[in-house]
Amino acid sequence: MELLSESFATLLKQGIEAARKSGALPEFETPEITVSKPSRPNQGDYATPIAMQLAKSAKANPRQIAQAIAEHIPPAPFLDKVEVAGPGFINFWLAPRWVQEQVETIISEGPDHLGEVDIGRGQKAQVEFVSANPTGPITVGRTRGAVMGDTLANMLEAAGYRVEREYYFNNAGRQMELLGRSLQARYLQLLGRDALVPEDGYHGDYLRWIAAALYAEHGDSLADRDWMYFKEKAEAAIFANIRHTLARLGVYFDVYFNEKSLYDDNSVWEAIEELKKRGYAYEAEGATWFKATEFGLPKDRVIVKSTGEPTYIMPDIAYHVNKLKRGFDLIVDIFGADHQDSYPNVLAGVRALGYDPSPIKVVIHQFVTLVEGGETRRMSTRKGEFVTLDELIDEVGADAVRYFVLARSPESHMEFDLELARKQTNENPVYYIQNAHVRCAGIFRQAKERGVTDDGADVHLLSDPRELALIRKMLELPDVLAHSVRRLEPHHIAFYALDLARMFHPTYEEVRALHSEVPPELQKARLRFYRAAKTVFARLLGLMGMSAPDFM
RNA sequence: GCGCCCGUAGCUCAAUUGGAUAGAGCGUUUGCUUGCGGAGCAAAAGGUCGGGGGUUCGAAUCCCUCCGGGCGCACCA
Repeated sequence: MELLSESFATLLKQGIEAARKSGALPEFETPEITVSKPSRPNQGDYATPIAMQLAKSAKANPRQIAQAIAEHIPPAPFLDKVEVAGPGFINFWLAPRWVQEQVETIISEGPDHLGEVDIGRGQKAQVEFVSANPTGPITVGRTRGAVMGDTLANMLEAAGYRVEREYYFNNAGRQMELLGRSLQARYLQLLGRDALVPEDGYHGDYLRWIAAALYAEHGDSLADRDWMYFKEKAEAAIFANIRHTLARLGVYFDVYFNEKSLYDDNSVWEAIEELKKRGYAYEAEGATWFKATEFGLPKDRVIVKSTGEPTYIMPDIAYHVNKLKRGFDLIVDIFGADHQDSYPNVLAGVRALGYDPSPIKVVIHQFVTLVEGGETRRMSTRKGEFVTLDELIDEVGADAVRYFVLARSPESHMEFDLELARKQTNENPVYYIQNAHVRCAGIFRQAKERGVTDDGADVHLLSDPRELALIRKMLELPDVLAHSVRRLEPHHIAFYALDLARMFHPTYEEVRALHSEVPPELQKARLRFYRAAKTVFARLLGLMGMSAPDFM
């Protein structure tokens, strides 16, 4: 498919150049040309405000500039007409014949590759997300990062990047010791011993299950094992659980990166030494500090505690240097709002070490609130409340979890409506979109029974305005992908899919393919059209990591 | 107190990052349809874009200020 906004931008560049050569326009600096979809149908299929932006530097009135450009736009197969409107907008209309023919393009690209755009040009990209330490089951708080990260990775792949999905974790340190001691206590309790879970340890039921499993397998033979043993057992069981939960959402990783390896290969200490050598670290109050203020940040940070241990920020810096050294052209970090203050320090640290942090892009998302029947459900550990992602999936299903979380811009403080997510009606956008795919599949089941096929269909027979409008909407897919990838905002595709479904269902109701009054040739053409629609819905659902059912 | 994010229709949210008359769904109201490709179709009402000021051809979007909410502000990760 064609990236239409870019095709129009190219046309405009050529138009401006031609207008200059002919003397219709003076010389001036050309800004970046933006082409967008106007909100009203009488304003064309695509439009640009470029003439207004040029008005100052070209020292002319925007309508005259627009007129001059419009007259010099070269012809193109997809272009029907050009018009100057309003204060100086240039509006474009797509050629109907070309639009009809795109049905074939869509079908030939197929549901796995449709709409691919080559923005990445084969560059290496990494998306790091979830990255929860193995101290307990994944909570709903991580849902957003999991879905956003995975979908963004899908979209980057569609945009021509070679993508790696990475999970960063730490299985060392005080929290993990507490975890080990907590499990040890649960195990000893099963033996009837008088053991207590540490006050600041982990009190969740999941450690009881793990302890019970250990007891079932080993009886009381582990009574003399130390906390390290239990830590390893807890970690293994919890990680298995986390992977299982994420797999239910269709989320998988290529690399699990252990923070500990940054100590093993000494890169944390090397980074600290390097900061000192470069004059960005100093000793004070018994600790070592990083001069974050030199990089415009509000205050300096401790990087080595008075106990001699590095703080968490140091391995984070070393980790990002490690990522840069691995040669990624684009490094995406997906963080929750609780990290919004720490990442600038990490980026400053990377810069202080002499690396260019510009490939690193940080996406911060706000938190999710679960809402049921107008009431907020608190995410406490109290019995009967949702806390884990597993429970949320049990409750509403993986597709609904993915769609609901995806259908919000990252910066919104989203509310997850459990009641709506459970509904199996068109009120629920998940079913509304999937139902579009189901209905397309249904048409082909029906066609098969009647012995009708779309072989040799002539798409030029498609003339219903609703059909043509829907095809034009389908043609936006590459632009939606490009826009989402450039801004690292996966939510646009969720809204696009819903918009498309809203156009689809009325068309499906009104524009019948297999009705007895529809001439056979037109039946073929319409079947072809519905095949294209099915392809687009399958592609969108696939990018969002959702299933594309044939039945519901 | 300081920093980051948010505030758009009754509710949940968009708005291609400074463009044309701010858009959807749900809910409400009104018709149609409910004999066949399950959960349908059409229309209407609903807005001081939190308040105020500024920047310019043009602001929901940028700047200042006030109000309200979220998250952070550790020698915890």
